[in-house]
Amino acid sequence: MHKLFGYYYIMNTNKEFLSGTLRTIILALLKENGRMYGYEICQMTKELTKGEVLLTEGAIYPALHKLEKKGLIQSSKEQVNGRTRKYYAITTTEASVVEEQIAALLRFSSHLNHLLNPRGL
Amino acid sequence: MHKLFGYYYIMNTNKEFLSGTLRTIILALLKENGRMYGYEICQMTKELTKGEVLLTEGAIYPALHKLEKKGLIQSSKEQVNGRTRKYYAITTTEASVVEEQIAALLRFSSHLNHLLNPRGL
DNA sequence: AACTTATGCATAAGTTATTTGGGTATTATC
DNA sequence: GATAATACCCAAATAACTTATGCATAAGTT
Repeated sequence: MHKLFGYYYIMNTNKEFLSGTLRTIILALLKENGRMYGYEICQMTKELTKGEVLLTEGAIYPALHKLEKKGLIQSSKEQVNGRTRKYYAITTTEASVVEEQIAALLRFSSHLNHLLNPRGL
Repeated sequence: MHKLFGYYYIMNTNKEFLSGTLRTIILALLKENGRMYGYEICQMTKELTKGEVLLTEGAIYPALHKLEKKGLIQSSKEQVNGRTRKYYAITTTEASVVEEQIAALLRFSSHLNHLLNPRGL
């Protein structure tokens, strides 16, 4: 039956796992820190994971654009030290949506732990 | 600068997060249970996660085929109650590869928790 | 001065893992 | 006899990435 219904390389140590979680990581960092720009999100993720989770620029910027298009975050450009920074923050009216999204990924992560490590070693 | 470097439908509550983790979940379940068939993996995942992580058949079977092609698992067909079951088990010589894969996803999951929930609430 | 590294944004082609929607077949339940 | 459950499979379309670019400024090095 069926349906019922020279360059630098920014390599990702956890490449294949990151898929699908990137946007929620962005939202969580923005929620925690209030206001961040793309490059900063990459750096902070790298630091917080001791270099084990590395976001690529080719992934982060399109992801930010998509989140903004969806209305979950809002951007504002700023000149800092002669360079342009595009800061993002969570749209206040969407805060609850964002929180639910983060909570859902935490639940998923919990299930993952249970599936991978059933005896909780 | 730059990079250096009438059928049923099995819907997934955690759709977007599952991406990239499916194959490792399969390996973990096989490691834990020794020998399983595709449908069984779907059911067990559903039970272990209280219906919150639901694998689709369209995803699980191609994933199993891919893992077998890679040599990480091996299959054997059996007739049970007039129906064909295709059992899979981890290739003994690849057990260490599988374990490292599982360990890597557990590390990633740990980083995820830290990123999403920095204060460990 | 010239070069490299770091900071910062962006886009596009190609790859890959999914979803979505089919298809087939047997057994059990109503 | 219809529906639900068990069991496998495939293919088109989509989505999320990687990889590879491009542009621009500032700071540090040689």
